[in-house]
Amino acid sequence: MTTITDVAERAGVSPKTVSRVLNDHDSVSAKTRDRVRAAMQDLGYQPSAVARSLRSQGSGSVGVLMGDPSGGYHTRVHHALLLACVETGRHLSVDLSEGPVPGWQDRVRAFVRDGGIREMILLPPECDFGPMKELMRELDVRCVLIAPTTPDPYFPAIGMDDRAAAREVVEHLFSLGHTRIGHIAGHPDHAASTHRRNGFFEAYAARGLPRPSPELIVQGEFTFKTGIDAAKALLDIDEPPTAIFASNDDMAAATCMEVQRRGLRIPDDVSVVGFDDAPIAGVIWPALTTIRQPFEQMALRAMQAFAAWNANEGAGKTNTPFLAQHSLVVRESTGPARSGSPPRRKT
Amino acid sequence: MTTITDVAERAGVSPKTVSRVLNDHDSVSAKTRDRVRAAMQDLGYQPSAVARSLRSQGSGSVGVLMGDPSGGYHTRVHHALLLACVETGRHLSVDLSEGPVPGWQDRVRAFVRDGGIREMILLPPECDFGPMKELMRELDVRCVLIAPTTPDPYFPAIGMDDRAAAREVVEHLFSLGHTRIGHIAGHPDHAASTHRRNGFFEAYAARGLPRPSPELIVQGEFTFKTGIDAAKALLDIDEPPTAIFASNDDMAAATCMEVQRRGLRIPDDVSVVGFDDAPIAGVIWPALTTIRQPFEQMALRAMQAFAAWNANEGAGKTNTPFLAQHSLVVRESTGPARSGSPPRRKT
DNA sequence: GCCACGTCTGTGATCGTTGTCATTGGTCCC
DNA sequence: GGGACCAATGACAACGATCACAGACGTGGC
Repeated sequence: MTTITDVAERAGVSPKTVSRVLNDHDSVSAKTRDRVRAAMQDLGYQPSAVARSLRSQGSGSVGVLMGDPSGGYHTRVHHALLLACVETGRHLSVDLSEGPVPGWQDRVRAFVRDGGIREMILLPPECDFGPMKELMRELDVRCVLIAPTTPDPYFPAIGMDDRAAAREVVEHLFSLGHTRIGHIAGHPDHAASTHRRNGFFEAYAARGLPRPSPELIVQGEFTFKTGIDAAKALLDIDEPPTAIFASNDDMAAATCMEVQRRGLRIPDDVSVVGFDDAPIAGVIWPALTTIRQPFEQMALRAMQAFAAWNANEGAGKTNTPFLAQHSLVVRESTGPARSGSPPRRKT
Repeated sequence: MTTITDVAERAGVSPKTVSRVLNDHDSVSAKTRDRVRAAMQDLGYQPSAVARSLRSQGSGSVGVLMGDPSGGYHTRVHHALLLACVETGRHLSVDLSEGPVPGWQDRVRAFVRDGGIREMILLPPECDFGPMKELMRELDVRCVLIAPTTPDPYFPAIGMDDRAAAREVVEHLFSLGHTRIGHIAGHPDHAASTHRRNGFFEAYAARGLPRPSPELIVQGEFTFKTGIDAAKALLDIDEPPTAIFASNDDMAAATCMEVQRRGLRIPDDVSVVGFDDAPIAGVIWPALTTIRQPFEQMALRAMQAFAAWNANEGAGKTNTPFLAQHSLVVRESTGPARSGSPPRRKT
């Protein structure tokens, strides 16, 4: 393994000068700099991150606490973070977060200490867990919150505009001639559920239409199972909707299943829209129209927030979260509204 | 931050002695050991992993290369690895593997160097990628291969007995009275597909039954979409099977969807079995009977392999892979065979 | 010609831990 | 009683980088 000393010898300078070149420090003459660069090139030198961490506290790798990965959400954020880390030359350290079990603080402390973590991504639900954020401040770890329920005075937040996205979904359905639209709301504990439901209502208001009747709004919990139940409820009402907007893709997929189980066709009889663009969305039949969550952009933005933080201490944070740009992905599960309610064929 | 020197002063010994206590080294008198332990306790001392890595090359954290996470497989292994790491007091470092793109070697090198990685988990498909394994040997990184297609002479492998599991599935269906069983095979590039198909045949042979007719074996590719097509093919043959065994849960879920779309009931008309116990299995309706992959056990075993390796140099490897214990999870998608073929109701 | 000053570079200590070797003090045996 | 030997411990350097400070050199002003 070639060290900074090897490079120094080869370039005929002191290790310190090499270090200066490495860190783009002031006052190294152009000639020396080039000579050092050439030496590094020749030897294929790469600085040791470990030694660097020891001296300057902090390894330059980003931490993430991953909880239950059963919903696709975490997985996708994780993947986006990996991509962003590659792009910005960092590394990702992952630890398990099992919620506030006894001793969680020690585990997090060890994670931060051992990994040399000075930058951390907090996902839901950790990003809304007060004691966690306190601990992070105590450890002097910089955090970026992904999709928190409430903004934080100390840490910047990154999210998406759930309300606007939901509005777009409904607009899309309006434009296809749908007027009777059902909505399957998400888990009531998630702020996103509320935002999406509000966006649903806002779209009606924006067109000057009356607020849809309560029977068209059914509570779900983001799971496939609750999606089935919600879809049943919507299809069983007297005048069933011609389109159903589920608050996430799992529930939308469940809706498709229930709709087809009744012998109805998508999108001819009922249009279905999801939210998230989860893997399942592109893979079921028919492929789901849905909102693509801008995970890549969010992850990249998080890295930028860290970089900005480093550039000018503490200037990275604003109280208004950064909203990444979503997009409506129109696939095969939405189509023109049929005239009249879909046929009812109970099972 | 309390250092080893602080502890040494407090205990009235030299840092080196504290180090000896830390590493359970020989020849420290019981009295001194206790005194040092007490001092560590009092000061809440935790050794610095970074300094340790610098001195002794290698951070004690385990690396994983994650590729495309769209199949649930990687996510679940990842989670299991996290759990196993918690249990064995390690940390997990993750990096993206994008296949053999230009420069992949440098990235892996950087990952290993910066993370102080001396132990690595290789998942499919990396675990069968020769150049990757060569690079690992060159970097002197110890690997454990998860579910490789072919064993490796240098690195131990951990997997599950796909063939036996498939046999158990078919036995289960036999015991419910099914004799005409369809099989949806997995992606032909995956060794697991072959093993599962062979297990399917073996179960017939074990009962002395004739090999099922070729029309009952349909090729899929592990995706939902191919599952739909395969299910269609099976349900469209003249005498449709009363049970369908899909090579993974996504295809099984797709099968359920197609079956129900045709107005047939599960398990009354058709039984469906999957493989993997993916999240979707417990969540769709009816819940899938499936094989639970023993991810937790595999991950734990991987850590044990590393530990054994450290204990006695090079003794950890055997050429026969360790097969973790799977289990058949019987849920609601399988039931007694109906007499005669299920009704055909085409769409 | 001398001193002050700015630019560039090197020396030595430092981060927290562990390996090498030397030291201490005691026990055993002849 | 003296040397051989062992167990227990400490002094010191090292891992690879960075930081504070000091030094070298050239330049300009008086």
